[in-house]
Amino acid sequence: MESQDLRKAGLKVTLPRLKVLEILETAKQRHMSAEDVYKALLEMGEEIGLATVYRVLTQFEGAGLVSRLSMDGGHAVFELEDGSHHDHLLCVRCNRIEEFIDEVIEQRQRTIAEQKGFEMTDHSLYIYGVCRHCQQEK
Amino acid sequence: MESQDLRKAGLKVTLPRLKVLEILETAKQRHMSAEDVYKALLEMGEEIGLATVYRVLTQFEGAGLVSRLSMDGGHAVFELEDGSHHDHLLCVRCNRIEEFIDEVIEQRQRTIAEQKGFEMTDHSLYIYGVCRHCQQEK
DNA sequence: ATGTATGCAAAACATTTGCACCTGG
DNA sequence: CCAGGTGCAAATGTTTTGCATACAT
Repeated sequence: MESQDLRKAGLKVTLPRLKVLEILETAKQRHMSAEDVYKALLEMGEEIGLATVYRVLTQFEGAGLVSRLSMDGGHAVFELEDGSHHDHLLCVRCNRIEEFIDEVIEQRQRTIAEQKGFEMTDHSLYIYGVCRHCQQEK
Repeated sequence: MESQDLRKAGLKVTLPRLKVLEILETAKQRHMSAEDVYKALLEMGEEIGLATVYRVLTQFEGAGLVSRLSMDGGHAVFELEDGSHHDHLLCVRCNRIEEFIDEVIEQRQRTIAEQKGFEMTDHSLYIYGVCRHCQQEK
């Protein structure tokens, strides 16, 4: 019963919000742009405006229900927040996104921030490359 | 004689390109957006269009003369390429940008890419935080 | 001369916002 | 009922592009 999640986040349980959540939970791809979510809603027969999708995703981010990844090229994709911090590997050919966790890197980052006198609030790490699958097709 | 750099890069030596290069080399701030460069040119009395600044910076990036950092919010800043790979620390208060090099992280990234079957082509790491300077002012 | 570069204005893009209307609690 | 949510269209901010003109070699 996901309405609970919304209520807990201080958000009214509205149809657009429930539907966006549903898309994120059931989509084949874990990482979706606002546009992706919007298209999925249309395919599902829901009449929800793109502006609303943006607003809802931004609210979800604020509520900690999803996290936003800023891809370069200035567009963002969202993923359901599952509590575990992780970083991303991106295939430059097929745009596949994989996730990884590495405690050594996490620790080094904290050390570096400290050395530089920074109070670390966040960090983002993307590794770009050609994934296994794409390496095979020439 | 920076005209050499341009020629080597296969770019004609034109006034806009020389001036942009000059700005990048003499500016107080190492990291500049296209808009920053454009404003600096105006202050210098040069009549160069913003579109040209974008084109020139993109060509410089292709030629390996500068590198582009994608800040979130979908805008980019450029820095002169000095050959040394480094990552960045960003102050979320004053937008100051500091650089660091960490061989441990570099190595871990290679290992992770390999484990995941990726042929790594690049990576980007940003640590966000509050810099020493900003921590003092409450 | 001639293939590139440039300037300008318009287009493109992802995202945000103003506002009148609708809706959940 | 009423604060908050939504849809639409228009605005935004950054970057790109089309095209006629100007320039480097």
